[in-house]
Amino acid sequence: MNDAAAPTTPRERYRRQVRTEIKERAWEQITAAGIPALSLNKIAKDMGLSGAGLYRYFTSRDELLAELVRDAFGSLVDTFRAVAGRGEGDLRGLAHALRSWALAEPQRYFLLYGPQIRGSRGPAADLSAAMSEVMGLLLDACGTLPGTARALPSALVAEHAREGVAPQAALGTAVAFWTRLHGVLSLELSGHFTGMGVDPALLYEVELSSLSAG
Amino acid sequence: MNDAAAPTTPRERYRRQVRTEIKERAWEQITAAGIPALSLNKIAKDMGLSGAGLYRYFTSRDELLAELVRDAFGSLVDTFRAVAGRGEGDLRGLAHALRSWALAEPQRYFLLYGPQIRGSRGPAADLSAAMSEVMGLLLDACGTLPGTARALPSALVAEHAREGVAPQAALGTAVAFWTRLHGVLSLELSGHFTGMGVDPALLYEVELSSLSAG
DNA sequence: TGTACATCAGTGAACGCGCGTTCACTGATGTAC
DNA sequence: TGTACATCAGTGAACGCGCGTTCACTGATGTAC
Repeated sequence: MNDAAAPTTPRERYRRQVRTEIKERAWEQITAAGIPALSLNKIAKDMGLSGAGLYRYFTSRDELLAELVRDAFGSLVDTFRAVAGRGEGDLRGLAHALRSWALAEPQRYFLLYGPQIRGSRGPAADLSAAMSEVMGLLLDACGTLPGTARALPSALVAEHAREGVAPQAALGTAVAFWTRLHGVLSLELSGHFTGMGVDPALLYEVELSSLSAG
Repeated sequence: MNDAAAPTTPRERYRRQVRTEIKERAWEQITAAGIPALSLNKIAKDMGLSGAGLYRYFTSRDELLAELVRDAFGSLVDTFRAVAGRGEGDLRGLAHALRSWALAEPQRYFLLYGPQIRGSRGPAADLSAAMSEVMGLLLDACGTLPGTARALPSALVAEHAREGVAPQAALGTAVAFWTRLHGVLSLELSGHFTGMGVDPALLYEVELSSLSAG
Protein backbone atom coordinates (compact mmCIF):
# COMPACT_ATOMS: atom_id res chain seq x y z
CA MET A 1 0.00 0.00 0.00
CA ASN A 2 2.81 2.43 0.73
CA ASP A 3 6.59 2.74 0.49
CA ALA A 4 6.44 0.59 -2.60
CA ALA A 5 9.84 1.52 -3.98
CA ALA A 6 11.67 0.88 -0.72
CA PRO A 7 15.17 -0.50 -1.34
CA THR A 8 14.98 -2.41 1.92
CA THR A 9 18.57 -2.49 2.96
CA PRO A 10 19.14 -4.65 6.04
CA ARG A 11 19.45 -1.60 8.24
CA GLU A 12 16.19 -0.18 6.99
CA ARG A 13 14.44 -3.44 7.52
CA TYR A 14 15.73 -3.57 11.08
CA ARG A 15 14.67 0.03 11.62
CA ARG A 16 11.14 -0.71 10.51
CA GLN A 17 11.02 -3.76 12.68
CA VAL A 18 12.00 -1.81 15.78
CA ARG A 19 9.60 1.00 14.99
CA THR A 20 6.87 -1.58 14.68
CA GLU A 21 7.74 -3.15 18.00
CA ILE A 22 7.75 0.26 19.66
CA LYS A 23 4.26 0.88 18.39
CA GLU A 24 3.11 -2.52 19.55
CA ARG A 25 4.36 -1.82 23.05
CA ALA A 26 2.74 1.57 22.91
CA TRP A 27 -0.59 -0.05 22.12
CA GLU A 28 -0.16 -2.46 24.99
CA GLN A 29 0.26 0.47 27.34
CA ILE A 30 -2.67 2.37 25.91
CA THR A 31 -4.85 -0.71 26.12
CA ALA A 32 -3.81 -1.29 29.70
CA ALA A 33 -3.94 2.21 31.10
CA GLY A 34 -5.18 4.69 28.52
CA ILE A 35 -3.49 7.29 26.40
CA PRO A 36 -2.26 9.52 29.23
CA ALA A 37 -0.22 6.62 30.59
CA LEU A 38 1.73 6.22 27.35
CA SER A 39 5.35 6.73 28.30
CA LEU A 40 8.44 6.49 26.13
CA ASN A 41 10.57 5.45 29.08
CA LYS A 42 8.21 2.63 29.92
CA ILE A 43 8.27 1.40 26.34
CA ALA A 44 12.05 1.47 26.35
CA LYS A 45 12.18 -0.52 29.57
CA ASP A 46 9.75 -3.05 28.11
CA MET A 47 12.06 -3.55 25.16
CA GLY A 48 15.23 -3.67 27.21
CA LEU A 49 16.44 -0.36 25.85
CA SER A 50 17.58 2.77 27.55
CA GLY A 51 15.05 5.58 27.41
CA ALA A 52 17.30 7.66 25.23
CA GLY A 53 17.54 4.90 22.64
CA LEU A 54 13.96 5.41 21.53
CA TYR A 55 14.81 8.81 20.16
CA ARG A 56 16.56 7.13 17.28
CA TYR A 57 13.10 6.03 16.14
CA PHE A 58 10.70 8.71 17.24
CA THR A 59 11.73 12.27 17.79
CA SER A 60 9.07 12.86 20.47
CA ARG A 61 6.15 11.35 22.29
CA ASP A 62 3.80 13.44 20.16
CA GLU A 63 5.25 12.05 16.96
CA LEU A 64 4.70 8.52 18.21
CA LEU A 65 1.13 9.33 19.16
CA ALA A 66 0.46 10.93 15.80
CA GLU A 67 1.72 7.83 14.05
CA LEU A 68 -0.50 5.64 16.19
CA VAL A 69 -3.47 7.70 15.08
CA ARG A 70 -2.41 7.39 11.45
CA ASP A 71 -2.01 3.65 11.83
CA ALA A 72 -5.42 3.37 13.44
CA PHE A 73 -7.07 5.15 10.54
CA GLY A 74 -5.09 3.01 8.13
CA SER A 75 -6.27 -0.11 9.89
CA LEU A 76 -9.91 0.92 9.66
CA VAL A 77 -9.56 1.83 5.99
CA ASP A 78 -7.93 -1.51 5.30
CA THR A 79 -10.68 -3.31 7.14
CA PHE A 80 -13.39 -1.55 5.15
CA ARG A 81 -11.51 -2.16 1.92
CA ALA A 82 -11.17 -5.84 2.69
CA VAL A 83 -14.89 -6.12 3.32
CA ALA A 84 -15.67 -4.31 0.09
CA GLY A 85 -13.22 -6.51 -1.77
CA ARG A 86 -15.04 -9.56 -0.45
CA GLY A 87 -18.21 -8.20 -2.01
CA GLU A 88 -19.76 -7.45 1.38
CA GLY A 89 -19.31 -3.72 1.19
CA ASP A 90 -22.94 -2.92 1.86
CA LEU A 91 -24.14 -1.18 5.00
CA ARG A 92 -24.53 -4.42 6.88
CA GLY A 93 -21.07 -5.62 6.02
CA LEU A 94 -19.40 -2.35 6.94
CA ALA A 95 -21.34 -2.12 10.16
CA HIS A 96 -20.30 -5.56 11.32
CA ALA A 97 -16.72 -4.92 10.32
CA LEU A 98 -16.76 -1.66 12.26
CA ARG A 99 -18.07 -3.31 15.38
CA SER A 100 -15.55 -6.13 15.28
CA TRP A 101 -12.77 -3.66 14.67
CA ALA A 102 -13.87 -1.49 17.57
CA LEU A 103 -14.36 -4.36 20.01
CA ALA A 104 -10.93 -5.73 19.21
CA GLU A 105 -9.26 -2.53 20.43
CA PRO A 106 -11.63 -0.16 22.20
CA GLN A 107 -8.91 2.38 22.92
CA ARG A 108 -8.03 2.47 19.24
CA TYR A 109 -11.64 3.24 18.39
CA PHE A 110 -11.75 6.07 20.90
CA LEU A 111 -8.46 7.39 19.65
CA LEU A 112 -10.24 8.11 16.38
CA TYR A 113 -13.81 8.80 17.43
CA GLY A 114 -13.60 9.62 21.09
CA PRO A 115 -13.25 12.97 22.80
CA GLN A 116 -10.69 15.16 21.12
CA ILE A 117 -7.14 14.55 22.24
CA ARG A 118 -6.06 17.45 24.38
CA GLY A 119 -2.96 19.32 23.36
CA SER A 120 -3.22 18.46 19.72
CA ARG A 121 -4.96 20.97 17.50
CA GLY A 122 -7.64 19.19 15.57
CA PRO A 123 -7.20 16.46 13.00
CA ALA A 124 -4.00 17.02 11.09
CA ALA A 125 -4.03 17.42 7.33
CA ASP A 126 -3.00 13.86 6.59
CA LEU A 127 -5.76 12.59 8.84
CA SER A 128 -8.63 14.27 7.06
CA ALA A 129 -7.55 12.30 4.01
CA ALA A 130 -8.03 9.03 5.85
CA MET A 131 -11.26 10.27 7.40
CA SER A 132 -12.76 11.17 4.07
CA GLU A 133 -11.62 7.84 2.68
CA VAL A 134 -13.66 6.10 5.36
CA MET A 135 -16.59 8.34 4.50
CA GLY A 136 -16.11 7.58 0.84
CA LEU A 137 -16.39 3.85 1.33
CA LEU A 138 -19.44 4.47 3.46
CA LEU A 139 -21.03 6.60 0.76
CA ASP A 140 -20.43 3.89 -1.82
CA ALA A 141 -22.41 1.54 0.36
CA CYS A 142 -25.19 4.08 0.83
CA GLY A 143 -25.40 4.84 -2.87
CA THR A 144 -26.17 1.26 -3.78
CA LEU A 145 -28.74 0.99 -1.05
CA PRO A 146 -32.22 0.03 -2.26
CA GLY A 147 -34.61 1.92 -0.01
CA THR A 148 -32.59 5.04 0.69
CA ALA A 149 -35.38 7.42 -0.15
CA ARG A 150 -36.80 6.48 3.20
CA ALA A 151 -36.78 10.03 4.52
CA LEU A 152 -33.45 9.89 6.20
CA PRO A 153 -32.23 13.37 6.93
CA SER A 154 -31.06 14.69 3.61
CA ALA A 155 -31.46 18.27 4.71
CA LEU A 156 -28.65 17.73 7.17
CA VAL A 157 -25.93 18.06 4.72
CA ALA A 158 -25.03 21.42 3.28
CA GLU A 159 -25.24 21.54 -0.47
CA HIS A 160 -21.63 22.39 -1.01
CA ALA A 161 -20.38 19.19 0.53
CA ARG A 162 -19.49 16.69 -2.18
CA GLU A 163 -22.05 18.25 -4.49
CA GLY A 164 -22.90 16.00 -7.33
CA VAL A 165 -20.63 13.25 -6.13
CA ALA A 166 -23.21 11.60 -3.95
CA PRO A 167 -26.93 12.16 -3.77
CA GLN A 168 -28.28 13.85 -0.69
CA ALA A 169 -30.11 10.77 0.48
CA ALA A 170 -26.94 8.74 0.51
CA LEU A 171 -25.22 11.41 2.57
CA GLY A 172 -28.05 11.38 5.05
CA THR A 173 -27.81 7.63 5.38
CA ALA A 174 -24.07 7.80 5.83
CA VAL A 175 -24.39 10.36 8.60
CA ALA A 176 -27.07 8.35 10.35
CA PHE A 177 -24.95 5.21 10.02
CA TRP A 178 -22.16 7.05 11.67
CA THR A 179 -24.07 8.64 14.53
CA ARG A 180 -26.45 5.81 15.39
CA LEU A 181 -23.86 3.08 15.35
CA HIS A 182 -21.38 5.26 17.16
CA GLY A 183 -24.03 5.93 19.79
CA VAL A 184 -24.42 2.24 20.57
CA LEU A 185 -20.79 1.32 20.08
CA SER A 186 -19.23 4.04 22.18
CA LEU A 187 -21.59 3.46 25.08
CA GLU A 188 -20.95 -0.27 24.86
CA LEU A 189 -17.19 0.19 24.83
CA SER A 190 -17.42 2.51 27.81
CA GLY A 191 -19.26 -0.16 29.72
CA HIS A 192 -22.39 1.93 30.14
CA PHE A 193 -24.69 -0.99 29.38
CA THR A 194 -23.30 -3.42 31.89
CA GLY A 195 -25.73 -4.36 34.57
CA MET A 196 -28.78 -2.79 33.00
CA GLY A 197 -30.08 -5.69 30.99
CA VAL A 198 -29.31 -4.35 27.56
CA ASP A 199 -27.73 -6.58 24.94
CA PRO A 200 -25.38 -4.34 22.96
CA ALA A 201 -25.05 -6.71 20.01
CA LEU A 202 -28.79 -6.88 19.57
CA LEU A 203 -29.17 -3.14 20.01
CA TYR A 204 -26.50 -2.57 17.40
CA GLU A 205 -28.37 -4.84 15.02
CA VAL A 206 -31.63 -2.99 15.60
CA GLU A 207 -30.04 0.36 14.96
CA LEU A 208 -28.44 -1.00 11.84
CA SER A 209 -31.84 -2.11 10.59
CA SER A 210 -33.21 1.36 11.24
CA LEU A 211 -30.94 2.70 8.52
CA SER A 212 -32.20 0.71 5.57
CA ALA A 213 -35.74 -0.28 6.50
CA GLY A 214 -38.64 1.85 7.65
CA MET B 1 -31.53 18.57 48.33
CA ASN B 2 -28.95 17.18 50.75
CA ASP B 3 -27.33 17.96 54.11
CA ALA B 4 -30.63 19.42 55.16
CA ALA B 5 -30.02 19.34 58.89
CA ALA B 6 -26.63 21.05 58.70
CA PRO B 7 -26.04 23.26 61.74
CA THR B 8 -23.97 25.58 59.57
CA THR B 9 -21.50 26.92 62.02
CA PRO B 10 -19.31 29.67 60.54
CA ARG B 11 -16.39 27.30 60.18
CA GLU B 12 -18.51 24.79 58.34
CA ARG B 13 -19.83 27.44 56.02
CA TYR B 14 -16.30 28.56 55.25
CA ARG B 15 -15.27 24.96 54.69
CA ARG B 16 -18.03 24.41 52.17
CA GLN B 17 -17.16 27.64 50.44
CA VAL B 18 -13.52 26.65 50.00
CA ARG B 19 -14.45 23.16 48.86
CA THR B 20 -16.71 24.73 46.29
CA GLU B 21 -13.99 27.02 45.04
CA ILE B 22 -11.58 24.13 44.77
CA LYS B 23 -14.06 22.29 42.61
CA GLU B 24 -14.62 25.35 40.46
CA ARG B 25 -10.90 25.68 39.83
CA ALA B 26 -10.75 21.98 39.12
CA TRP B 27 -13.41 22.38 36.45
CA GLU B 28 -11.52 25.26 34.92
CA GLN B 29 -8.48 23.05 34.56
CA ILE B 30 -10.45 20.15 33.16
CA THR B 31 -12.19 22.43 30.69
CA ALA B 32 -8.88 23.90 29.61
CA ALA B 33 -6.72 20.81 29.37
CA GLY B 34 -8.73 17.67 30.08
CA ILE B 35 -8.96 15.36 33.05
CA PRO B 36 -5.37 14.09 33.01
CA ALA B 37 -4.16 17.66 33.52
CA LEU B 38 -6.09 18.05 36.75
CA SER B 39 -3.51 18.83 39.42
CA LEU B 40 -3.99 19.58 43.08
CA ASN B 41 -0.85 21.70 43.18
CA LYS B 42 -2.05 23.81 40.30
CA ILE B 43 -5.40 24.36 41.97
CA ALA B 44 -3.64 25.42 45.16
CA LYS B 45 -1.48 27.88 43.30
CA ASP B 46 -4.56 29.30 41.55
CA MET B 47 -6.13 29.93 44.94
CA GLY B 48 -3.01 31.32 46.52
CA LEU B 49 -2.63 28.34 48.80
CA SER B 50 0.26 26.01 49.39
CA GLY B 51 -0.17 22.60 47.82
CA ALA B 52 -0.36 20.93 51.19
CA GLY B 53 -3.24 23.16 52.26
CA LEU B 54 -5.65 21.43 49.91
CA TYR B 55 -5.40 18.23 51.91
CA ARG B 56 -7.54 19.85 54.57
CA TYR B 57 -10.39 19.68 52.06
CA PHE B 58 -9.77 16.63 49.92
CA THR B 59 -7.76 13.68 51.11
CA SER B 60 -6.54 12.82 47.61
CA ARG B 61 -6.79 13.68 43.97
CA ASP B 62 -9.03 10.67 43.44
CA GLU B 63 -11.47 11.84 46.08
CA LEU B 64 -11.73 15.21 44.38
CA LEU B 65 -12.31 13.56 41.02
CA ALA B 66 -14.95 11.28 42.47
CA GLU B 67 -16.78 14.26 43.90
CA LEU B 68 -16.64 16.04 40.57
CA VAL B 69 -18.32 13.04 38.99
CA ARG B 70 -20.97 13.01 41.71
CA ASP B 71 -21.58 16.72 41.21
CA ALA B 72 -21.86 16.25 37.47
CA PHE B 73 -24.53 13.60 37.88
CA GLY B 74 -26.29 15.77 40.41
CA SER B 75 -26.26 18.66 38.00
CA LEU B 76 -27.81 16.58 35.24
CA VAL B 77 -30.45 15.21 37.57
CA ASP B 78 -31.27 18.72 38.76
CA THR B 79 -31.52 19.92 35.18
CA PHE B 80 -33.91 17.12 34.25
CA ARG B 81 -35.97 17.69 37.38
CA ALA B 82 -36.22 21.38 36.66
CA VAL B 83 -37.47 20.67 33.16
CA ALA B 84 -40.00 18.18 34.46
CA GLY B 85 -41.10 20.67 37.10
CA ARG B 86 -41.72 23.22 34.40
CA GLY B 87 -44.08 20.74 32.76
CA GLU B 88 -41.72 20.15 29.85
CA GLY B 89 -40.56 16.75 30.94
CA ASP B 90 -41.43 15.05 27.69
CA LEU B 91 -38.84 13.59 25.35
CA ARG B 92 -38.38 16.84 23.50
CA GLY B 93 -37.90 18.85 26.66
CA LEU B 94 -35.41 16.41 28.13
CA ALA B 95 -33.51 16.18 24.88
CA HIS B 96 -33.08 19.91 24.57
CA ALA B 97 -32.09 20.20 28.19
CA LEU B 98 -29.53 17.46 27.71
CA ARG B 99 -27.98 19.15 24.72
CA SER B 100 -27.74 22.52 26.41
CA TRP B 101 -26.27 20.92 29.48
CA ALA B 102 -23.69 19.06 27.42
CA LEU B 103 -22.70 22.01 25.25
CA ALA B 104 -22.22 24.18 28.31
CA GLU B 105 -19.50 21.86 29.63
CA PRO B 106 -18.39 19.23 27.13
CA GLN B 107 -15.79 17.78 29.46
CA ARG B 108 -18.44 17.32 32.12
CA TYR B 109 -20.57 15.40 29.66
CA PHE B 110 -17.69 13.11 28.75
CA LEU B 111 -16.85 12.64 32.38
CA LEU B 112 -20.19 10.88 32.70
CA TYR B 113 -20.73 9.35 29.28
CA GLY B 114 -17.30 9.26 27.72
CA PRO B 115 -14.75 6.48 27.70
CA GLN B 116 -14.33 4.90 31.10
CA ILE B 117 -11.96 6.72 33.39
CA ARG B 118 -8.81 4.70 33.68
CA GLY B 119 -7.67 3.71 37.11
CA SER B 120 -11.11 3.77 38.63
CA ARG B 121 -12.98 0.52 38.73
CA GLY B 122 -16.36 1.09 37.16
CA PRO B 123 -19.14 3.31 38.41
CA ALA B 124 -19.10 3.39 42.17
CA ALA B 125 -22.13 2.37 44.13
CA ASP B 126 -23.33 5.89 44.81
CA LEU B 127 -23.11 6.67 41.12
CA SER B 128 -25.44 3.97 39.92
CA ALA B 129 -28.06 5.61 42.09
CA ALA B 130 -27.70 8.86 40.17
CA MET B 131 -27.54 7.02 36.87
CA SER B 132 -30.76 5.17 37.50
CA GLU B 133 -32.37 8.39 38.62
CA VAL B 134 -31.59 9.88 35.21
CA MET B 135 -32.98 6.77 33.58
CA GLY B 136 -36.06 7.01 35.77
CA LEU B 137 -36.87 10.52 34.63
CA LEU B 138 -36.32 9.39 31.07
CA LEU B 139 -38.66 6.46 31.52
CA ASP B 140 -41.35 8.75 32.88
CA ALA B 141 -41.13 10.73 29.68
CA CYS B 142 -41.25 7.59 27.54
CA GLY B 143 -44.23 6.19 29.42
CA THR B 144 -46.40 9.17 28.61
CA LEU B 145 -45.38 9.15 25.00
CA PRO B 146 -48.23 8.88 22.52
CA GLY B 147 -46.90 6.75 19.69
CA THR B 148 -44.47 4.51 21.52
CA ALA B 149 -45.76 1.32 20.00
CA ARG B 150 -43.82 2.33 16.93
CA ALA B 151 -41.68 -0.80 16.92
CA LEU B 152 -38.78 0.63 18.81
CA PRO B 153 -36.57 -2.14 20.07
CA SER B 154 -38.39 -3.60 23.01
CA ALA B 155 -36.60 -6.90 22.68
CA LEU B 156 -33.40 -5.17 23.66
CA VAL B 157 -34.08 -5.10 27.29
CA ALA B 158 -33.86 -8.24 29.33
CA GLU B 159 -37.05 -9.06 31.15
CA HIS B 160 -35.57 -8.95 34.60
CA ALA B 161 -34.66 -5.28 34.34
CA ARG B 162 -37.28 -3.16 36.04
CA GLU B 163 -39.90 -5.78 35.33
CA GLY B 164 -43.35 -4.44 35.71
CA VAL B 165 -42.13 -1.00 36.59
CA ALA B 166 -42.01 0.23 33.03
CA PRO B 167 -43.45 -1.30 29.90
CA GLN B 168 -41.03 -2.76 27.42
CA ALA B 169 -41.83 -0.22 24.75
CA ALA B 170 -40.96 2.65 27.06
CA LEU B 171 -37.65 1.02 27.89
CA GLY B 172 -36.85 0.63 24.21
CA THR B 173 -37.59 4.27 23.59
CA ALA B 174 -35.46 5.31 26.52
CA VAL B 175 -32.52 3.29 25.26
CA ALA B 176 -32.88 4.67 21.75
CA PHE B 177 -33.13 8.19 23.18
CA TRP B 178 -29.91 7.59 24.96
CA THR B 179 -27.91 6.01 22.15
CA ARG B 180 -29.12 8.12 19.23
CA LEU B 181 -28.79 11.44 20.96
CA HIS B 182 -25.47 10.44 22.48
CA GLY B 183 -24.30 9.48 19.00
CA VAL B 184 -24.91 12.95 17.65
CA LEU B 185 -23.93 14.80 20.79
CA SER B 186 -20.65 13.06 21.46
CA LEU B 187 -19.48 13.40 17.88
CA GLU B 188 -20.46 17.06 17.91
CA LEU B 189 -18.63 17.72 21.15
CA SER B 190 -15.56 15.98 19.80
CA GLY B 191 -15.60 18.28 16.81
CA HIS B 192 -16.06 15.47 14.33
CA PHE B 193 -18.61 17.38 12.30
CA THR B 194 -16.60 20.52 11.72
CA GLY B 195 -15.74 21.12 8.14
CA MET B 196 -18.01 18.48 6.68
CA GLY B 197 -21.15 20.49 6.13
CA VAL B 198 -23.27 18.87 8.80
CA ASP B 199 -25.38 20.99 11.11
CA PRO B 200 -25.30 19.24 14.49
CA ALA B 201 -28.32 21.07 15.88
CA LEU B 202 -30.45 20.03 12.95
CA LEU B 203 -29.16 16.49 13.04
CA TYR B 204 -29.95 16.30 16.74
CA GLU B 205 -33.47 17.47 16.00
CA VAL B 206 -33.94 14.87 13.29
CA GLU B 207 -32.74 12.08 15.53
CA LEU B 208 -35.04 13.31 18.25
CA SER B 209 -37.96 13.12 15.86
CA SER B 210 -37.01 9.58 14.95
CA LEU B 211 -37.87 8.52 18.48
CA SER B 212 -41.50 9.49 18.61
CA ALA B 213 -42.61 9.51 15.00
CA GLY B 214 -42.35 6.84 12.35
C1' DT C 1 -15.81 40.58 80.19
C1' DG C 2 -11.63 38.11 80.47
C1' DT C 3 -8.77 34.29 80.59
C1' DA C 4 -7.31 29.14 79.33
C1' DC C 5 -7.73 25.79 76.23
C1' DA C 6 -8.96 23.15 72.04
C1' DT C 7 -9.73 23.16 67.35
C1' DC C 8 -8.36 23.63 62.89
C1' DA C 9 -6.75 26.38 58.51
C1' DG C 10 -2.68 26.98 56.33
C1' DT C 11 2.71 26.92 55.81
C1' DG C 12 7.22 25.32 54.26
C1' DA C 13 10.20 21.90 53.55
C1' DA C 14 10.96 17.52 52.17
C1' DC C 15 9.95 12.55 50.29
C1' DG C 16 10.33 9.69 46.10
C1' DC C 17 8.82 9.33 41.68
C1' DG C 18 8.48 9.30 36.67
C1' DC C 19 8.28 12.13 32.98
C1' DG C 20 10.33 13.99 28.21
C1' DT C 21 14.42 15.21 26.36
C1' DT C 22 19.57 16.33 25.45
C1' DC C 23 24.38 15.21 24.99
C1' DA C 24 28.83 13.24 24.63
C1' DC C 25 30.24 8.94 23.97
C1' DT C 26 31.07 3.59 22.64
C1' DG C 27 30.81 -0.12 19.69
C1' DA C 28 28.92 -2.67 16.10
C1' DT C 29 27.54 -2.70 11.19
C1' DG C 30 27.96 -1.52 6.55
C1' DT C 31 30.69 0.70 2.54
C1' DA C 32 34.66 1.99 -0.57
C1' DC C 33 38.86 1.03 -2.26
C1' DT D 1 40.28 -10.61 0.90
C1' DG D 2 41.82 -6.98 3.75
C1' DT D 3 42.11 -2.46 5.38
C1' DA D 4 40.24 2.61 6.34
C1' DC D 5 36.46 5.09 6.99
C1' DA D 6 31.58 6.49 7.67
C1' DT D 7 27.25 5.47 9.45
C1' DC D 8 24.26 4.69 12.97
C1' DA D 9 22.14 1.87 17.04
C1' DG D 10 22.34 2.15 21.69
C1' DT D 11 24.33 3.75 26.47
C1' DG D 12 24.62 6.33 30.75
C1' DA D 13 24.38 10.32 33.04
C1' DA D 14 22.29 14.46 33.60
C1' DC D 15 18.74 18.47 32.89
C1' DG D 16 14.54 20.56 34.87
C1' DC D 17 10.04 19.71 35.85
C1' DG D 18 5.69 18.80 38.17
C1' DC D 19 3.36 15.43 40.38
C1' DG D 20 0.84 13.46 44.87
C1' DT D 21 1.50 13.19 49.47
C1' DT D 22 3.43 13.49 54.44
C1' DC D 23 4.91 15.91 58.53
C1' DA D 24 6.06 18.99 62.13
C1' DC D 25 4.87 23.33 62.91
C1' DT D 26 2.52 28.38 63.42
C1' DG D 27 -1.19 31.25 64.11
C1' DA D 28 -5.82 32.45 63.93
C1' DT D 29 -10.59 31.24 65.28
C1' DG D 30 -13.96 29.42 68.21
C1' DT D 31 -15.43 27.42 72.95
C1' DA D 32 -15.85 26.86 78.15
C1' DC D 33 -15.66 28.66 82.41
